[in-house]
Amino acid sequence: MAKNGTVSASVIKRLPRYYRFLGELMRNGVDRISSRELSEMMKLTASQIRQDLNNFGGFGQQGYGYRVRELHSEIGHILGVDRQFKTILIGAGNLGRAIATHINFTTRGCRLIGIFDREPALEGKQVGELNVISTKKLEEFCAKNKPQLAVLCIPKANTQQIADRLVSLGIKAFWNFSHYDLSIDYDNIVVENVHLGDSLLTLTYGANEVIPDK
Amino acid sequence: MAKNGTVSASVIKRLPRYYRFLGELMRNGVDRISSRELSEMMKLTASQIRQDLNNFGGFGQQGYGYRVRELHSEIGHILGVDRQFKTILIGAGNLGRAIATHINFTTRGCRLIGIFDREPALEGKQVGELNVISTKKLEEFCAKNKPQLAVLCIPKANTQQIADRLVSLGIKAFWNFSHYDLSIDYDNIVVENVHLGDSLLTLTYGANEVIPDK
DNA sequence: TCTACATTGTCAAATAAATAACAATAATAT
DNA sequence: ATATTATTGTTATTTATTTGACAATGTAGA
Repeated sequence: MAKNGTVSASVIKRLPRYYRFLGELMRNGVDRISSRELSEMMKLTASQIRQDLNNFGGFGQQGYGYRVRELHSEIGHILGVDRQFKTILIGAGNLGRAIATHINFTTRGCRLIGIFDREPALEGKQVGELNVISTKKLEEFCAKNKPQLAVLCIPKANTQQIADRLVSLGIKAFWNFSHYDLSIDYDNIVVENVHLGDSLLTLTYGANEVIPDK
Repeated sequence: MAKNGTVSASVIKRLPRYYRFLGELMRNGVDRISSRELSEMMKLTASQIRQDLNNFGGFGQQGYGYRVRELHSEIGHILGVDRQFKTILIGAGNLGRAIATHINFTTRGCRLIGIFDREPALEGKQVGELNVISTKKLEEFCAKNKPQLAVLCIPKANTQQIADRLVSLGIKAFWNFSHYDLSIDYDNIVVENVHLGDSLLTLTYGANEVIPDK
């Protein structure tokens, strides 16, 4: 779909936000929008919006703007929301259970089909609409259900090991919440590291700047 | 501490990661490290590391490298980990409870001193070492305890309203997990938006690239 | 139908970020 | 002591990203 083949990461990181704002506009019954209007809502420049979108094709019309519904759908397609990747979650602790129940996977191109934990006490426990399965059964489960994406909510010590095991079981994409920089040396595997601790520290830096030390 | 006064956001975003790697080295008993060695561990260039650090001062020694313990401590100080900002969390749902129990606030310059929810059924319920308080008591609590930082784990519809209210109660920094782009029009207030949904969509984009559509 | 206007897509310019290069300098070995 | 090596801090260069400008083009009103 992209004109040349590679679109810079800076652009990709902005796509979900465009998608979100367009969805909101759609729900509010807005039919069309210009790059200028959208730029004011999103607090960025109209030029950037037009240039970002034109990485993927000319979705607008001169003198008119963009059709909200159409643009939303195009960006959704670019992001892959219609793929419904089969997804498993490893680690049913506090964070894992919260992610499983709090995130709407379906609207983001993913379908959560299994939750795993190595702790026997958690086995069978219900989390959302699923029941926790022992990590011992990962091989069996993956052979049967062929999940493609894994969410990691496990302690850092186990992360690389579990990730390597999951790669061998066919997982191609990782959403990693563990306190560890997952690096995958295989090709064609993608990783999105979410470092909540780093995010908090960034805020602490900001707070340290604006709040005078007494 | 910064040489001129403003350090670019790109640099700031990398500081927590430096801090994390240096902490790990320290715990492993490593005394000194060169920018080249660190760059290999962190998968970035030695040049970038030196340039990043020199925004804040010359922490290294020519022909020797950096003293791990000293550099860790310097970066920690820059980030503000020794400030211990008083922090409250709003929204004791799945995500709020997970954040409260899963994140080590103390090691990141924050001290969680209150958890709030508007739902009467949750009032008094224990989360970690704290008990949930009704949001009706926010004014009283803030007047007494003077929190400076707030974590928002609430539905998007309420976010702007609660944030405005908290600003009027003296909150200076927000860690926002709600599905809403919090924008604060007051000066000297900092916001760190964590959009887990956007993060997942970014991964979906990556997965869509590497996993062939059947 | 014609005219005035709005707005895109794209090219050019400006700004920001990352990388490379290297002189200065301290550590270490001889 | 002296020479050699390692490594920083910093300046220069390159690359990437953002912003600005404007011709091309379609819309909408008279």
